[in-house]
Amino acid sequence: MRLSRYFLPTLKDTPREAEVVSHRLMLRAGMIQQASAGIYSWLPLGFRVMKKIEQIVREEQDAAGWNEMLMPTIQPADLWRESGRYDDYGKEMLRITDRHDRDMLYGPTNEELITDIVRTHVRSYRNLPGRLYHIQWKFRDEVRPRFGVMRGREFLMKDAYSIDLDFDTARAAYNRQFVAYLKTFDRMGLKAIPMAADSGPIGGDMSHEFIILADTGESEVFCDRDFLDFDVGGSVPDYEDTGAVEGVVDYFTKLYARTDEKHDEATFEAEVPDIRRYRGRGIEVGHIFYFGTKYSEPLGARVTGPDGKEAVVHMGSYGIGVSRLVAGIIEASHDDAGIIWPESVAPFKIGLVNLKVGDADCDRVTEDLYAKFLQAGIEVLMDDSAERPGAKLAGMDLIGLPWQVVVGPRGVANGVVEVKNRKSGEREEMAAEAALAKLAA
RNA sequence: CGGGGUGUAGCGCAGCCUGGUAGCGCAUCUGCUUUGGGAGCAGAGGGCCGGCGGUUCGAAUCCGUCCACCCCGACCA
Repeated sequence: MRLSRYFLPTLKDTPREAEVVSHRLMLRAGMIQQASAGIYSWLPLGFRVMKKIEQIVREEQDAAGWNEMLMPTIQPADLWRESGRYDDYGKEMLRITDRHDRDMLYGPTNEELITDIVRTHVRSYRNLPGRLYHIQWKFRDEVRPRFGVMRGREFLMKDAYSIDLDFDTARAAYNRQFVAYLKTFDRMGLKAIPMAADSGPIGGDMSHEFIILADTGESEVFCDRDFLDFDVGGSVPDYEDTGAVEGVVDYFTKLYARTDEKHDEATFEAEVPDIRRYRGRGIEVGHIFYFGTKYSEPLGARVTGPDGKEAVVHMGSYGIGVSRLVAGIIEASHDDAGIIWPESVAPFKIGLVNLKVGDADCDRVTEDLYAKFLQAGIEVLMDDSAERPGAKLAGMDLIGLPWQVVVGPRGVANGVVEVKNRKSGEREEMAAEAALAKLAA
């Protein structure tokens, strides 16, 4: 992509309303624009990142055996009356009336809809287990939206649902999602710690929040320091091996890690040695839980079992805040100059900077590299603007692409370009061909 | 939902107390000079001073009211 043809309105100053670093950087890097409190337009750069995150989530859900689908944003109120949540949900739910004066709502979540689908089409245990997910916009009319897209009213969320005949298979589904989450966040370069969370009226130990540690986080968290440098790496087993999957879950849940609502100081001190006790704040990026028959019972989602008797299905739901992750990743990965994207979610892999547009040699070398990167299938953003060198370099640091290839008259005269790693700050001069070989690999 | 605060050019702000021709920096446009870390000089464009009502000869400024947004707390993916 040529910067001259790319809509990237970066700012030197920080808009006043932005308090936390991810919000500031997203505004400065031209990723989002606020439309209203907690509601944002996603500009091209921000949209690209969100799509990358969404795709990783999608791939891992598919790998874990879930089927992607899409449910609507606008839902009929009647379904929510059936589950009893229409009155319970309160003002957080955005209620709408259509032209026929029917009560509708902009969905804050999708349990009712999925349960409706299940009760319509799933009549026999032979149709189970059900493994469905979608990635869709939700709306919760938060009293006080804040921190940019971190706590918006409108947000993009992946929510998956499991439908099973009994508790054991439901637990297996839960475990698979648990492992899929470990892998998903790991691919984004995040350390997301699974923490025991409040499971609501169902009880039990089948509810975990995945938390990335950050001072700006909204949840107070307590965990064993051993979690701070755990490595998911090789611990993802074959999903079909139920025992191995359970083993991974056991491994990651045996150490103490709880959010404040489940935290128990006495247990914490008893189980975790003094020096390993970590107290801090975190951002919730995922939440999985088993809720049994909470919705299937009132909505009448039943199947005929192998014994010929009807049974109410067991369900679980598994959420990931996709739009929130964009901000979460920035909170976890930035410096004074700007964002530092992990390569897996970076909007472009390379920022190719022509320091002196109009200089025949610089133009030639830059254009040649640009064409070759494209040919190699590399995502590259070429700064072909007439800005000054300082402005270009500062702009590149701000938007945080993993690699910068800088073509300037000084280097070109010596037959070299500069390759800079955004994260380490390391710069290396090499021939253009060498840069191509290094980065197109 | 309680408490606090802010609305003036695209962005950041001054002016308001003490009413009298709407300003500064950045950005934008033109020209020249510059070209390896957010350039310099010269010029130009850009405003219903959040909305409505009031006081006054006269309101960005004083009064009332509504709206929007932000911050702190309580609540949430």
